[in-house]
Amino acid sequence: MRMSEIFAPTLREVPAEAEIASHKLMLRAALMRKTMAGVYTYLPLGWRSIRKVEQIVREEMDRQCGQELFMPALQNPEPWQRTGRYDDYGSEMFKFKDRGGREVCLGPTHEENITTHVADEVRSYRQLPKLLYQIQTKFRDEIRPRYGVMRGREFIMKDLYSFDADQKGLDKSFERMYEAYCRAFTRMGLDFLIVEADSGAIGGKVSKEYMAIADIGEADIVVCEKCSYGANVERAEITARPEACPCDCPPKSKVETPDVRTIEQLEKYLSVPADRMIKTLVYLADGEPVVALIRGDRELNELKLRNAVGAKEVALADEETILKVTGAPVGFAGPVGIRCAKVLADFEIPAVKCGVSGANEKDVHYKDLCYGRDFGPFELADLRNAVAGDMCPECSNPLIAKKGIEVGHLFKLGTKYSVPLGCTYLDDKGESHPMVMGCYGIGITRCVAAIIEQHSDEKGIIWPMSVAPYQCLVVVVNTTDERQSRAGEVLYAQLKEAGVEVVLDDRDERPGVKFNDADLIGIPIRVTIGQKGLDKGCVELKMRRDSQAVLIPVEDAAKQIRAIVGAEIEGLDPDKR
RNA sequence: CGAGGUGUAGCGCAGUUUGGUAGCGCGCUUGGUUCGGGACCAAGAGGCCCCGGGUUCAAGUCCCGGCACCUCGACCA
Repeated sequence: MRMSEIFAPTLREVPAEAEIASHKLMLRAALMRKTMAGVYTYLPLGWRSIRKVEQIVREEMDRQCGQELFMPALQNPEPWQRTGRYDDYGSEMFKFKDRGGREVCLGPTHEENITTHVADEVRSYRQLPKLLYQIQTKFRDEIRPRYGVMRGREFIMKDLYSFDADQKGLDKSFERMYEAYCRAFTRMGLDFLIVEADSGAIGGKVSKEYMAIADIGEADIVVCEKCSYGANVERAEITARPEACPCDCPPKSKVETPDVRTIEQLEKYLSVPADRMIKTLVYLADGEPVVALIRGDRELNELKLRNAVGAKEVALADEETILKVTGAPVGFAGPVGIRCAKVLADFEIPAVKCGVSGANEKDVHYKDLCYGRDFGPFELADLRNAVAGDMCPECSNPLIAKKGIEVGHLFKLGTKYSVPLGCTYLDDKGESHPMVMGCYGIGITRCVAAIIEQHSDEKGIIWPMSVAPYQCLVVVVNTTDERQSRAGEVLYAQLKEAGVEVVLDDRDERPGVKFNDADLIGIPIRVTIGQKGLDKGCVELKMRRDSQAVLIPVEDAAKQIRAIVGAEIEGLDPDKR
């Protein structure tokens, strides 16, 4: 490809809409353009990288005996209704009517579709396991699309579904995907961690997330540096059970706190640190009020609360409910004399010494509260998000906090879909059983953004060789110079002949323009052909990630470049490292 | 959906307070001079000022109503 011909409109200035590095660079380096909020057109350079990421994923799926197929984006709502997800997925699913007035929807994921087919076609344990996957466009009507392709409403995903006869089979399929994902992300050049996760709307029990480490990541995770434990903060189990306060505090007393409602205000007003406060939160769990007590400096985890009370949905209660339960306006709730059938306290609450909380009375708080003496006992549970410093549940080492971009997710689904959709098989005794399923996703377009987050500098992208849109860029410094121009054409032809993916910058532009575009687009190998080098019979070779160039003889250039490309790709290959 | 903000040339923005000929920088076109890190000179092209109503002699600017986009909160690959 020639730069004079390619459709790659790079931008000098940063588009106002972009916030994070990958979004800015994907626009500036002409990888994509926005069509609507969360919807993008991929331009030739961007599409080439996306296809390379896809291909790596495809190869790793195939290696684990995955079979590629292709499902429709346009879906029949009927199986969704049977699994109950037509409502559960809610407004995140694009739904509309066809001309005949029939409801149709766009697939945000494909468990229903694939399970329906497997149910129809697979009958015997002899046909299991089956690992079926596709790389396809997904649609999710996100509440707030953000960060370019990081959270889009239309995006490309690889989704694989495993069908096994039993739990043991599922465990094996899961292991295969675990391996495949490690290999795929390594080959793309991603620095990632594997963490325990919650399975959310997809369902199932065991779930692991692959997190590309990045400061702009939307997921908070905690990891152990001693063992390999890592978890999403909402999932991380907190094992510490601090000793109860010995109750040698002075008797509880009321203090006037006019208009002091928040933890921060209270900290200032009473000069009491937040870890001595008892935050009292009123929730509605499937419509029923529930009170949760956690330490003032902690974050309540709604997921843990939901699991602890066994509810399908929990949400902060409205003011009216709060008034009914506490007898006071918002901001003065406390555990003493609370009028609620269900009260849960975090495991840390009994240990709070001389606690402070609302008195269920406007403008009044209690101080010197002790669990057991002044309130409770209540049901104790793990209700808060993990933070740095919490103990590792595996090895009791203190955890550290990181941020990650979720690029992949593995789920053990069990029979959540096979039962309602009648996806069963006959075992060797002729007995019928539901298949045991797993599902495994990789956000392809999100991977591209994550790669750029991890591989870029102020000037632009620094593509890993395996996913770069092209492998080598030949820059002719001055195209009006016949000698340079000819040398460029010759090397360009030789590189193509050698099987290197090459771009020739043959534009009649100032050298600075070409070098800046080269840095922005980030092709890993840059060869500069200019007077300085040619006078010595050489061209300059510079890796995008390095600051220094080296001179190599013109006649060796193609061979050497070919070798570098091979070595770079091998360097990312888990088999070869 | 709640809170805040922005819509003016391909991109980045000024102009809106106080209504009166549509502006700047970059990019683009043509000619010339240049050519190792975003050149210079000259001449150009390019606007439903987000949309719809209203007020006014006159609206980018004021009023009403929409829409789109961005940022902050709950969801997710």
